[in-house]
Amino acid sequence: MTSLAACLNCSVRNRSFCGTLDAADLATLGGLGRRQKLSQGDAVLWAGQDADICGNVLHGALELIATTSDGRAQNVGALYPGDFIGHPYADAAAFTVTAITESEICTFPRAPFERLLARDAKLERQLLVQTLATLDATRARILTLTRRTAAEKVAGFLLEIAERGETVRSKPSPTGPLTFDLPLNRGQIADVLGLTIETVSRQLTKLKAAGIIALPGVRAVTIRQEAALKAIAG
Amino acid sequence: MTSLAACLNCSVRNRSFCGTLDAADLATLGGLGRRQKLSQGDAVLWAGQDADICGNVLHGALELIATTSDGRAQNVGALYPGDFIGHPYADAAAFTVTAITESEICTFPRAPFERLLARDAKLERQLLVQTLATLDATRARILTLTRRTAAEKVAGFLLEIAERGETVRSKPSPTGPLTFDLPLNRGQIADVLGLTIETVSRQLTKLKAAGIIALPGVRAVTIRQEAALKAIAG
DNA sequence: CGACTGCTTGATGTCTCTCAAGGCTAGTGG
DNA sequence: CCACTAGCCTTGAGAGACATCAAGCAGTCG
Repeated sequence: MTSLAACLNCSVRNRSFCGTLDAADLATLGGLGRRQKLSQGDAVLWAGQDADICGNVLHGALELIATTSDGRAQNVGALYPGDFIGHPYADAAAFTVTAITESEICTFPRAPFERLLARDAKLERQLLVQTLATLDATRARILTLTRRTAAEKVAGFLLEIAERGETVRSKPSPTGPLTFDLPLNRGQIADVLGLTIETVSRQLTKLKAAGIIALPGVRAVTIRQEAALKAIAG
Repeated sequence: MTSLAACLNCSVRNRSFCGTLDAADLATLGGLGRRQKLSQGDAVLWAGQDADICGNVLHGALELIATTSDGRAQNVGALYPGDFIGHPYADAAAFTVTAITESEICTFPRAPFERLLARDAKLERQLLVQTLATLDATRARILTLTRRTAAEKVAGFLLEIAERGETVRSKPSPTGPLTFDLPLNRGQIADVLGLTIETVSRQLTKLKAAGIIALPGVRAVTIRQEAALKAIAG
């Protein structure tokens, strides 16, 4: 159970569909919510199984995984703080949802959440608005995945993580080199970008050799020439 | 202006978000709707410009086009009968929407449509349900585009068009060979599948050589071995 | 008939995957 | 403190799939 105070102070309040609710509505929703910590690898929903919860990502990152008929698993999207988890009005989840990193989420049991949506048009409206935005973002991702080379994908990925700024280690000056940790290992990056581990590794090595980035640790990245990286990302 | 009778007899009534409305609600919505025929290449919305209309595809096919920073255009999705066009609550359209084939759509001016959504919770609910379904389908498309070979893509595309059954020419018996016309030319197919024209052509030739399909005309396709085609599609 | 458009086919190149081996790092236990 | 192991990462060689470049073919329309 999440208290009203917890909702009001929620870190994703201004990014999530619950952000525009007034205190009364928020209290109702908060009454359903349950905060839950996830370790890396923990699953929240399973493709094909009953999608019994909905929720919000508070911090960390989760991924959507589709499984092909021949058993291969493939990442089809990532969920970051403020993103909505689950599928109201659907009996079965379309994708498996797993924590990529340690994460915290706020979940609602699906049935009462649907009843609340039915009663509260404003909430449903916000969820619609957010879903439409997610749809646009997903379509934009198709552009990235189909017509970009490995170099473009990796460069774009580094910029994306850098901009999110959740794992920044140092940024000596506004124009100075930015150092941060990658929240994903090579295999996970490969999965997100639709590449193989080896190709990701080679592209990073190439960027390092060109002096555009430095790799002070396995997970750490320093962007030395942001303009060059942006040029490669396209 | 669309009459209530026209709405009740609408070919996509059971597939679109307006399908569950009762006569009264349908009359209100119909009062806003305007049927519109499109020739191939006609645009309905332009990326970055004011998204002043919403609507439904009645028949034909439209495509969503994203434009990269360097000016290349890329298909990021297709819209078929029953699919929703546009983006309520957004000022600008994220993608350009263009007719791939001759099409007919039913459009609503965005502002009054939004007011109607706000008044009619049932309508908004249906739009949310449909948008969530589209989001799932779009994510599934990511799987297709990233981890499938050209052969899998083309085979899957043929099955998809065949199942839609809009351009069926003949189907002598439930198990007999199905012949239909492709609604898209080779270039458009290539764009949708993230391939080149040549690769699409080669894959079709290969399927024909294997006896799995026949190509009685440039646009016509006969599926001779559906099971084999499904096996290739995966 | 000639030009045009869309499709097919061939030759070649390149990017990324696959397979394989080895290196680095952290943690474990002697 | 030093082997030892396991997991992750890097690097190399080779293969395969698809793109690119380049003709050539088949309808169609003036």
